[in-house]
Amino acid sequence: MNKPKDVTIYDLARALKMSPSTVSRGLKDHPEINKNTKKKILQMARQMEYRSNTFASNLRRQSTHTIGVILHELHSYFIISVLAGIEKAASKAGYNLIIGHSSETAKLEAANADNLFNKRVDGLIASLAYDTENLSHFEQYKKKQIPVVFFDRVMEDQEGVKVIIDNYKNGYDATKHLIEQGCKNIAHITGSLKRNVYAERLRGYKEALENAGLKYRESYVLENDLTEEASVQAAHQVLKMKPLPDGIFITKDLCAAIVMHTLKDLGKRVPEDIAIVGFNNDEISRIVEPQLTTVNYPGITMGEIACIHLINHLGGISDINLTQTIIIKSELIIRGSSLKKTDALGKAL
Amino acid sequence: MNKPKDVTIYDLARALKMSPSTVSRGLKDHPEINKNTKKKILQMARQMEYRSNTFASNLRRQSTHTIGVILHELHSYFIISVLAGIEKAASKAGYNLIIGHSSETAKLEAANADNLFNKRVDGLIASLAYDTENLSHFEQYKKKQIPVVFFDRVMEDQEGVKVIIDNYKNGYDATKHLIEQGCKNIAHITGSLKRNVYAERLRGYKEALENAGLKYRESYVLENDLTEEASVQAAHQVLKMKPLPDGIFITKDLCAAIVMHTLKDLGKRVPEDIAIVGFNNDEISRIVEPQLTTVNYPGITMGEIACIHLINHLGGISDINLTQTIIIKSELIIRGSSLKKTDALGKAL
DNA sequence: TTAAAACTCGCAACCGATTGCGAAAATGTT
DNA sequence: AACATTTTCGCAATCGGTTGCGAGTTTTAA
Repeated sequence: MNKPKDVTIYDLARALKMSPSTVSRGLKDHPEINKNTKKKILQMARQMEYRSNTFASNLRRQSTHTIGVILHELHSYFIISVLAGIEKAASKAGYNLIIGHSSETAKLEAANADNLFNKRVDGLIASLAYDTENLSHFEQYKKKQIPVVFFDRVMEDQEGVKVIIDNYKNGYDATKHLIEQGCKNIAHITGSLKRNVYAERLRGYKEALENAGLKYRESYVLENDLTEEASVQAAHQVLKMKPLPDGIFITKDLCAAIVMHTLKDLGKRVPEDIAIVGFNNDEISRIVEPQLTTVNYPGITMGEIACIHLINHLGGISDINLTQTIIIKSELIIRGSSLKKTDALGKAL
Repeated sequence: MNKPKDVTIYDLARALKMSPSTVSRGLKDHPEINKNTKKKILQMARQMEYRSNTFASNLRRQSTHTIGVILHELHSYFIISVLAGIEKAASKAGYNLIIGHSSETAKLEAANADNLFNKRVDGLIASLAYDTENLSHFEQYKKKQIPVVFFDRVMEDQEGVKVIIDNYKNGYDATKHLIEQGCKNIAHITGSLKRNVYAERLRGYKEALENAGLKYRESYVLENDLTEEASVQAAHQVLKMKPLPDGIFITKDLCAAIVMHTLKDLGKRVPEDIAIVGFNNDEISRIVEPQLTTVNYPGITMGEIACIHLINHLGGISDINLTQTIIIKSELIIRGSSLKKTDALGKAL
């Protein structure tokens, strides 16, 4: 209960017979302090097991050197990669992170936004939840001029920096690939079309169909929440579609894996009867049989770039209002689940 | 750049013509303040958009009301569930969380421990990394009497509270189940035997074999880092074992899924030729074909219990030195990957 | 040798909330 | 009406670093 008291710069100052200000400057490598004095200070600090009190420092500096991160979920490989990228850039610049996740609900997202705001983060990096419809919980940040960078799940019409992939192009490419494999009736399973990522992919899907002279059917598009249950159900719905699809573009690997699994259970062959393309290049895409054709997101890069931009702005290097949207490269990875035309090699690259 | 200045209790005091101390007490429902005054204070606080400055408060109170969490990874369903449990218990008690993850390396684990220590967390919840060999980075906590609770990956011989599952029993049950399915040559693929969880499961595996009169062969036990690459390699190694195993107990679902996949690629049937039991009940166990028999860990419960114990101790309710080890219930879930003896139903429960 | 420039370092005032103690005000008791 | 209690609230010190400014010291230039 009676915790040993902490060593402060005053203790160091007393031990060194110097003033606290000199100690403070010495500890942070201030240019106005003599190298020898610095050395003495650092040594004594080590010896006395000094640790800086962040609160006193934050209080005085009115800045926390901390970046808040709000993620829409934690189960995806992609998101964890983004997080890794953010961490990399943040720790390199000496920033700390506080992570919150919304479990895909707008309510928790708002709670996290409030919480991080009260913790006085210097900036925020966020990806929107599944059902977020307005950004009012981010208003307080704007008011206090705390920069916010959105990534992946963004609101198109909102101002501020956004780091995204070209979802339109990916949707287009995925669909085009299926068409090239000979598919004539391509279904599409996707998440909430209120989210930019899904809406854009749908647009790509449509356009690819049209460009190939194929009819776009609304009944071929299933919008659900991409959970395990919804995926099983979606597979059953696909089988009821007329004409029966010979290809499906699904915007999440987990969902694609489950659909594929369910279709196989119900007697369909993948890719022979129905070809499948997923999205995200999650671990699971490499484990299912056949392996999933999917779209690879460079999560780490995305996280790094988002974080670096934020930090640059905090440091006054770049104005966050100038660069509006940053698009990260992404690509289609072709694997067995979509390859109807197996050539001599038997397998795709 | 010129951020609007924050409202402080001094501003409130001036506006209300009261003293800052009264405002401070009023805001936190101190009993010595008149109800009417409290009402006025709260109303003015809302009106002026006051938000408490955590740093000033922490600095003064010498306590952060924050719990640090160190996780060994973030990719597993189990870990995310534990985190959810911790969050639930923490937010209920008004505690905040700071999360760090070690990516399974002792080095990052130590860095996180230092970082959280410097952030002055009131307590710590941790699960050890793959290669952590000593707990010296937690020494500082003990010195300052900051309570630490370990879960899942713990060090058996260390003092302090530990929340774990009965790994011995699970290893025993998994192996016994394979034996009951008629397996005579059961291999075992597992992680670092320095980690309690893997060592205990191995002990269970051994004992189950012995109790069934089966020989324990060291050559049947593969110890690796359970990554994707190691898993593929392990599958090949299994096929070289003599006599060829007819069952494998694998301590991680992802690894089990990959091994199964690889074995099937190489012409083996699962479970007919080789039955497989995994561990963790990760999402993937339900998606692969056949579905994986696995051990279910109640992650949420584990997180909640760990957190509640820590908070109780912080509140002085329970002494953390009394209750040493808490064992959470876990269970074997039988699915297709191990069912050699399919009965009339064709499928297991 | 002397003046100017460059280094070093200390003083003291913050940052914003908390809290022990004492005083004033309100209420209760004979 | 005079005094004892209880309520209610303010004073002022405190938590531990940070930083503008000025003073003292040393080095460089003339």
